[in-house]
Amino acid sequence: MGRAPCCDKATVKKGPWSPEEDAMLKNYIEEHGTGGNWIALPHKIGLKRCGKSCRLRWLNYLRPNIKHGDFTPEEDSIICSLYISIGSRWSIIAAQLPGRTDNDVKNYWNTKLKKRLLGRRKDRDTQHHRPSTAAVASETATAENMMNDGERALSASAMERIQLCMQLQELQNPLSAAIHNPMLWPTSCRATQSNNSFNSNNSNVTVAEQGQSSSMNEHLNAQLVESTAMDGLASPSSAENSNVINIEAELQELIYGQANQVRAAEVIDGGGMQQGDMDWWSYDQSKPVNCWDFTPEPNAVFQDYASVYDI
DNA sequence: AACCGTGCCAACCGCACTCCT
DNA sequence: CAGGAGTGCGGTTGGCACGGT
Repeated sequence: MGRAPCCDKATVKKGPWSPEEDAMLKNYIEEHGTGGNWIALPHKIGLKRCGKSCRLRWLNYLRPNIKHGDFTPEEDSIICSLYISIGSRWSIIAAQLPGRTDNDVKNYWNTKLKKRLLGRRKDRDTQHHRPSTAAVASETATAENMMNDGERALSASAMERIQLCMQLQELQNPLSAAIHNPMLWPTSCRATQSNNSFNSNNSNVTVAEQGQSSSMNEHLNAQLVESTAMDGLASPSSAENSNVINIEAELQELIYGQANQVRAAEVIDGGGMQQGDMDWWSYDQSKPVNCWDFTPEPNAVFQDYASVYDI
């Protein structure tokens, strides 16, 4: 037995909003507010619209300070970074982009960013230009045996590795794994965390939660090692670091067309943070644009995210 | 000029969650 | 505690615009 519909679908109007409807809704909300009840709102105004439709129209279009139009490179970076960290939680991602709505971000990802990613991957594969690391080469060689020419190697692509990471996150804990596991953060955040200690800045994180996250990290990393080993990747001894770092480097190349394997190799070999860690999403290596730097606090993004979920 | 394919985005749908009684 | 009502969210769809043939 399904739940009752929120409104009478036979009487409500659907489809695009007219300027008159927009004006009625905007004027009423600006004057009276939503009243905490979207279902009743259209009846009060005299709109033949579903309450949910009114809410959506207000949030996505009529609300003040809504920003439409092209996304900036900084916004691109934030979207990509957060997508890697937390997946398709568009409302959370949009919350980090002032004036942007979840619908906007979602559409932008689906129509532009994702294609840019896959497009570059395809272009690069067509040119037989492959990452130089042995791990990725080994991985793609395995995958290519199973793929046709057009879609080849996608199972081994950064996209799917991201998916793997996210699936593992969700297995463990859909929210806190991404927050507490620095392995899943952009390197710039890991650098920030190492300096500022994300957990220590967040008084809401309990000792029990920290302990949980620690064991969770071990379990998650173990699964990463196991999964990468099954997938024919590099040896487990380096998988924990190199896997994530390679994803980052590959994504940068995929999105912006700038290979960064040298830096990844340096980090792997050196085993520590390098200067390049701070700009893995930047457009121009000579003019780094760190996606986390434009916020007043470098880790404010995750603090905001944590606060939303009362972590 | 007409048709077709593609991209884009606003809006819808339905599920899951929260709140309230 | 249970159940209903309202809300939030992410996935999907419909339709318009535009470019190519």
